[in-house]
Amino acid sequence: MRYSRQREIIYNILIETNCHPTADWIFNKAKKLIPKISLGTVYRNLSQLAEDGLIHVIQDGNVIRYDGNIQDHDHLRCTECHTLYDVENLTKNLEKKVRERYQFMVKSTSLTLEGICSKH
Amino acid sequence: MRYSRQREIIYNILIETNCHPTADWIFNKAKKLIPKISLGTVYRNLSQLAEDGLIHVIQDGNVIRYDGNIQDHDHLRCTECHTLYDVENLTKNLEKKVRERYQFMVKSTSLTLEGICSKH
DNA sequence: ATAATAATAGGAATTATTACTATTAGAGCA
DNA sequence: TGCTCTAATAGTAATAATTCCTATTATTAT
Repeated sequence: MRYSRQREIIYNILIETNCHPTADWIFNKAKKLIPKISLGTVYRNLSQLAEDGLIHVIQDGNVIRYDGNIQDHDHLRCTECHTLYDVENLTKNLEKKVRERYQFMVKSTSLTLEGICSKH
Repeated sequence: MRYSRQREIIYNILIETNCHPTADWIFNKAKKLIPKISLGTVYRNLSQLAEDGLIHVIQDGNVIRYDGNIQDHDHLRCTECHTLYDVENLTKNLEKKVRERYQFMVKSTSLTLEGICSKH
């Protein structure tokens, strides 16, 4: 993977925000720095960065979001206000249990629990 | 919610299969029984059934699948063969922990862990 | 049977994502 | 510093998934 200014900017946008943006949000942000950047470039680079483990992909309902924080942590999604909260890694024991019981190697430790947050 | 033959057939298709079909798969299956059924009808009814808790919605990568089994259970998704395995409910302790620590009421107990299954 | 209206069929519109291709720009080397 | 190779890009078209719209149909209560 050869360096590109576009990829660097996409990556920086992602690690500098604590919201969990969609590809389109990142695209609009990137356009302010590279006005001619194309949406395909954003998608391609997000896929590459995710494949290399530099960022995470998270499911938010039926929306795909990206996360520049690759420290072990999980997410709580409030179905009322659609906020996505970062929480500590809740899955340490799960991984062990799943590995022993189902011979399944958990690769992605990031989980999203749906429910209702304290504000609702 | 008033009875409709379409909804009944969609629901029956879902509880009679143990694969975790997409809306389109259900649509094609339903067409054999109601040739003129429309895709919009399938989507509308799946949403209604899910809202009423009669079926579950599961995320499989960036694909949405439906599950007629509403007994507590979770899923393992193999990123190699894309099989979605049913496993026991792994989240009992998580729910309690999350409720106490974050004042978050977990509503959906169905989780999908990504990784590699014993065949790969 | 009739009336009221929820649900449908069919198709258009929208949204998210991927694919295609000519052009541009990193990176190694002369 | 300039040249060459080719990965990456811009711009656009294509595809896929889902939602929206509206005239018609079908269910339910009376």
